[in-house]
Amino acid sequence: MARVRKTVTIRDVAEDAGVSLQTVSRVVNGGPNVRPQLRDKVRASIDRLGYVPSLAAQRMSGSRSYIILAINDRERTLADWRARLGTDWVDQMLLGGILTCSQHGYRMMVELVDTHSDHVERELGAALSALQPDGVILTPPHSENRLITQLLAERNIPFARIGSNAPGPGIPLTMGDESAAHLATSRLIELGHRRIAMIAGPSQYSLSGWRIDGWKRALDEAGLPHDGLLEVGDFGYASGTRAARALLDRHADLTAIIGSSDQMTLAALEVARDRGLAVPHDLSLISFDNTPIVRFSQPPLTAVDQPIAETVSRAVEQLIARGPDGDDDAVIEVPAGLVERSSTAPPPVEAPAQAHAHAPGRA
Amino acid sequence: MARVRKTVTIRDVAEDAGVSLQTVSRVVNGGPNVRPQLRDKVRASIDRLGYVPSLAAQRMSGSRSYIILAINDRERTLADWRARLGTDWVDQMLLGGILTCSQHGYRMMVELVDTHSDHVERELGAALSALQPDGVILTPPHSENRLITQLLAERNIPFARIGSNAPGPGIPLTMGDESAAHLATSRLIELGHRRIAMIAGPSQYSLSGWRIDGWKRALDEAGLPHDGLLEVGDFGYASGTRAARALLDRHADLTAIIGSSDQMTLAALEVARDRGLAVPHDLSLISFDNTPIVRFSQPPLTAVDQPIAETVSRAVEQLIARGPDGDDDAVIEVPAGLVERSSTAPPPVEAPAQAHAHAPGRA
DNA sequence: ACAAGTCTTGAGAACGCTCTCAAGATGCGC
DNA sequence: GCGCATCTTGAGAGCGTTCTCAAGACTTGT
Repeated sequence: MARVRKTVTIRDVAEDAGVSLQTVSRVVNGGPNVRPQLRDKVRASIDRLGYVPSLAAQRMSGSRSYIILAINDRERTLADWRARLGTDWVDQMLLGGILTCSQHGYRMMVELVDTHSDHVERELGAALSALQPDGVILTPPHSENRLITQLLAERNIPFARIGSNAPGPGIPLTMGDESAAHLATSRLIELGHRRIAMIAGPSQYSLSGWRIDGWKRALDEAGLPHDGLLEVGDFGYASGTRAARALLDRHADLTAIIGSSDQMTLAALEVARDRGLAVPHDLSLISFDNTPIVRFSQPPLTAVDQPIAETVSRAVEQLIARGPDGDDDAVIEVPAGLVERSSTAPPPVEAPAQAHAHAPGRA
Repeated sequence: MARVRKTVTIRDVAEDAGVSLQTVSRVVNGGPNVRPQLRDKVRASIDRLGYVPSLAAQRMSGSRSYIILAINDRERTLADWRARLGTDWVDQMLLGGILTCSQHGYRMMVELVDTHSDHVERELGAALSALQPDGVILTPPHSENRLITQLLAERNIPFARIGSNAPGPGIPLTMGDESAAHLATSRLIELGHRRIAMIAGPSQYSLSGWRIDGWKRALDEAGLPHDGLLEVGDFGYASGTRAARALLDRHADLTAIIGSSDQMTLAALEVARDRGLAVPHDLSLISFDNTPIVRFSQPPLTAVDQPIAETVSRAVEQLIARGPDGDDDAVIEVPAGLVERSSTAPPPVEAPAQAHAHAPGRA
């Protein structure tokens, strides 16, 4: 029925140009020893016939696969995922990776793996065997998952560990969490805050610790206390609500909170609103991540801008450039910036007689 | 140096189980005629060795590629893309596609193509040759791009056209834009609104027209006017600002606006705030898309929930199920719902003497 | 002008899989 | 128990590419 369009193969080009397969292959791959005249002739044939090498065949004969694999959690339903959209790393990472891969003639594939169970090894192993990617990108918390990193190292597949600075196989990349937290805290101190709390992420993420470190360092440098000013969440909204309430209950004099994720900080914003605290006049808020949602909250949140897309982009470039070797384990740091929006201001003046510039919000 | 782990091939399994390659292949692919006893033996070997067929090799020998390709605009920088995150279709589509592909043993790849110029043909052609995908997913406005659909039809590659209901090659899927707009408008009428404006999307998107149709139909059914109540934007924030201002300038008695994208509606929200109009008490707003950002605006927006992820999911399933044939061109409609949040309310009572329930917002 | 190189080109095998086709094993009807 | 049909198994070719290696063409130095 349908006219089956025969794919143009290297053989067609060879015949058309009157040369051998090998010569065409050399031209395509920029091989070194081809007479210019012949090369042009072959190129003309390639253009005329619209030849493009088949990735599958290339892979078969031992060349690269031109595939970079990004590992992600499975066990999320569509609804789950929709709920996390715009909130999560996934999309930013995808876009950074896809764009950069595309620019280098690579493709990015996302592999969903059940990272929690010990199926990891089997599932990931299967994906690696099937796809034979030229590189793998790991994001937290997978970057520090032994099972995963060992499997990759064993198979001799180059991989990037984002959000990990431990020595060992794989290219470590970080986003300057410690300095970012230090910067955010310092900014609040500069504004006059003296009670600055933090809602941290879960401890199995190294970056949670780094952020706490930066916060503490800034506090210490200014001679400010941090006892009882730390709460731990799981990056999700509900945990942020819980943490913010606990902090506010405990410290009546709290004037600023740094949240370790946009979700948690947004939750803190909600808690503040519920308690009649105006942000930023009564309470300043700084968030971590700077995903799109914080631009549209009321007020828009000041946030540490985690350069996720850029970091993934760097990771891809590293993987492509290094190829199969790569014992260089210098940590690559893509620094985070602070985007000041409207959730930060000087703290309210302490004397109760002194009225605020405006009404304290709804009761 | 590094112990190069030899990949487990079908040959290894064959030797291990003491059978021929062909038998292993049959077991792997669920071939029909294998003695149960032998099959179990082969399966045991497969498990023991951890054999997984190489996709590249499978593809080479004429089988499927197990790849679904999603076409997207190139010509976006990382910054561009970050700005659109959480706002755009891309991520929702990606996630729906990736998840569904994964469930069926397929993979989704995103191909960035310069869809505007006439490079399309060359770029897309190259991608198709290189990847040889089993199916392609087109989103608006590519779904209606002749150059693209023709190329795909010519090559005999199954493809889905999301947001298109025109006859022709490819599986058409829509998201009930007409009824969704009708529903949204009816809801506003029900609340008592009589002046309901729409900020539509650009006309090269069929769905823009469908939404206008639904809006008009609801208005007509209620005997309400629509003259001068339509503005056209480009889905972007700036165009929403322009459109909202124009509408508000023109009609002092306007009490509701339907925006054809979250960005545009958020812009309208901002314009309302600037003019001292409280949402929803002075002005009701309904948005289209329901991307994550509208949950966190103040107030959260009532929105038509475009089931993008679900639609892409359906598209993937169709492509996988149909395989190479597919002359069934019945339009598949995944209906959109309306998520009511806090940007809709009855219109203010017309008599100027009647005070609102609260202050009219900042000047 | 001749030997010893370097460039250029091509022939053939190999990659891991599935397809086609033929041969052997097994079942059925009488 | 024999002939035929059906099941089961395997051998070999082929998919489109790159790799290895060898042969021929062209330099260069003397």
